[in-house]
Amino acid sequence: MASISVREVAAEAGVSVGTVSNVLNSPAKVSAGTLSRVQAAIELLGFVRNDAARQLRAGRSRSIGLVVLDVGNPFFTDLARGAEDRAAQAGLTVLLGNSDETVARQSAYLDLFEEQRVHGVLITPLGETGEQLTRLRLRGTPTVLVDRQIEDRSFSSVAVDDVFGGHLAAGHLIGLGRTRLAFVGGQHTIRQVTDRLEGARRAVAEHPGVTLEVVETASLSVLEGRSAGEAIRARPAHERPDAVFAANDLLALGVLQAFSMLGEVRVPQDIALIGYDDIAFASAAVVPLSSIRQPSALIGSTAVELLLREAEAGADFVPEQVVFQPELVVRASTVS
Amino acid sequence: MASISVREVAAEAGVSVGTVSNVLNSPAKVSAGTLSRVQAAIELLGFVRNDAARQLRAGRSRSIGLVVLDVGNPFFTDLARGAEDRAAQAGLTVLLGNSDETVARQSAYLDLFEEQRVHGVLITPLGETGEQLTRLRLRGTPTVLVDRQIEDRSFSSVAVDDVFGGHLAAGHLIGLGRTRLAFVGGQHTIRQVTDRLEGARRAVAEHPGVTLEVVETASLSVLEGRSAGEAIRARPAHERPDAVFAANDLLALGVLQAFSMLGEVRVPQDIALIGYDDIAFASAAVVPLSSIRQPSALIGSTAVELLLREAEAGADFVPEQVVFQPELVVRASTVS
DNA sequence: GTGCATCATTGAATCGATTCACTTAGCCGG
DNA sequence: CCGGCTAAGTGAATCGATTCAATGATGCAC
Repeated sequence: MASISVREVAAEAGVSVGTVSNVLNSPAKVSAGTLSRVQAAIELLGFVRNDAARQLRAGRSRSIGLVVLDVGNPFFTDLARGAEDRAAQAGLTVLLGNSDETVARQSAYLDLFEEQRVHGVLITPLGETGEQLTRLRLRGTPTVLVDRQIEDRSFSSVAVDDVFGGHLAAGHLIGLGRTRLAFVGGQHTIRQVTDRLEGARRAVAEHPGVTLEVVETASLSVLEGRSAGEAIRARPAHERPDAVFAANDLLALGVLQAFSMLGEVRVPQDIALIGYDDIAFASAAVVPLSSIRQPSALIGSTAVELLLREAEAGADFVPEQVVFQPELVVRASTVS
Repeated sequence: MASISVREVAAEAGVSVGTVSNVLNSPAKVSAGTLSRVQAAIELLGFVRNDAARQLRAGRSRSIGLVVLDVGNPFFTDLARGAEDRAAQAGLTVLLGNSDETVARQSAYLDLFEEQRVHGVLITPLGETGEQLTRLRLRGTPTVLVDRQIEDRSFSSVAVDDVFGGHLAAGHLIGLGRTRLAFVGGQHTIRQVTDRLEGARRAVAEHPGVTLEVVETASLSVLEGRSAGEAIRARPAHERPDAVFAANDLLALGVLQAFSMLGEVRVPQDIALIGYDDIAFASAAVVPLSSIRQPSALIGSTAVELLLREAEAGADFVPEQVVFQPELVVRASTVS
């Protein structure tokens, strides 16, 4: 089955390849008769444009690369959807990559995207990846950091004030009269985690007599949350914290599963619990989960917006930082 | 910023472009000295392979297209992950497309993938899309149907026996002594929905005196489930069903939210509830949800497996149908 | 009828990596 | 010392869509 190119279409329609190309890209330049003859030929032969050839000529692909920490987390799929919708308006596609909270995978995706000559890269960066990202941008790929406040102002970024969010969560727990807080979360290479913890630390510091312990987890998944919850449940009752702030909702749901499984720990009576992200499943949990809400889809669409602006501006572009404020959502897991 | 191609690298290293290509693709053919000289030049100039040029020459891309009904549904992200892992082993990437239960979007993704000359397409098809898929395959793109049993045996497919699953769910409810069943689900263009309903119908038919009503929804989301649940709750108590089978877990969680919000309907005492897919959040629900489990990741990896086989076999390939059996997972939403 | 502008169309050159028929160098056995 | 062999490297041709300077055709004004 010989593949069909513009050449075959041109021959069939009795025109030149240039005209076929015009039919595809600027039909206005072509006379009505020729247009329909060429379209008929395309239909007849089943011609399908070869995107590789197109991109080669154009020098850039019509896609945006998006690297997130975990596609299993609804927060990121919501964010991705926001990005997709905005990208679609500009005629662009979003390629979704999952770093799985792993530097190696993140790096592999960045390499892949660069080989594809993507229009730009949106990334929820892990650790201090500054170097690779800087190189990427130097070579001409616009790059926007997502869900991450960055000290280095040379990148555009869209973020939520996670320190504020952490403060909000811990402040809420303290306001309820809780004094022995635990923060469940992990991988201090993930900035979101350390910022949320930092916010909690500040809230605790403002209230003498309130303590904060940290329960480390290996990742931000339901399973890890369950382990952490089980570890807490296994302690004698008086050594348990009276409030838990989980670094995200997946962890919080895991903790909740561990607590409610044997009915030994009651939420919120024995331990109040709050998560972060306010994913759709949080409100449907065993005990509806209090959480810190972030505008996930808006973050995604804004990131694309900044990316397009950077791509347009070219050399003389000025990075922009957009910061959203999170809000507290109170449900049954903290107040009875 | 002039872009760096193999030509520049070749000049810098003092070799021919052919040799640079060999360094990239079959280093064994190149002597040690030349190898390191070329690698140094690549490093120095910051050369990055242009994937478009590569693909153009190769005629195929190194990606697989995957079109799912809803990326927001954890079942599909699990499936996608299974596919990605298997694809990575073969050096392929997975491009994830979200049809959003819409024929137009599905069609757009298929066109896009065909223009990209993907290695193959995995799809959870909507409606009777036979024609477009047949054309796609005729033009040489291997295609595997996912999560869909197909009567037409000309396609390879990986599926779960949804009729059996539906029977399992309804049978379970009937076995508990429930007699007024309701099926919540919608868009009869989605085969999974009609199959699950068909299974439920059969189970009901086997038990005289048991009735089954159908509550139509516009999609398979938590929000739609909530509306359906509210509609049921709004009825006088004696006109409500005593058991609900939701077409998937998202719907079931929505129904559960509606039921438990005012505390008017108790699950499972007043109405037993069962979902489908057994997503991770099902076990963490207000009332842990009974469900029908499908091996999501395995479905994804198997689909890639079949795809690779089809790609390898070429013209004389024989389509294969793999069918997995779902299993019943009983939790508190059906038994107290 | 000539000059000029407009519109439609042409086709060779281009993007960059890969391929493959071909050259060159080095080595070995007889 | 020669024929035959392998290993290393070469560079023009190729993939297919797009672009753009050049050509042809048509109409209009004077």
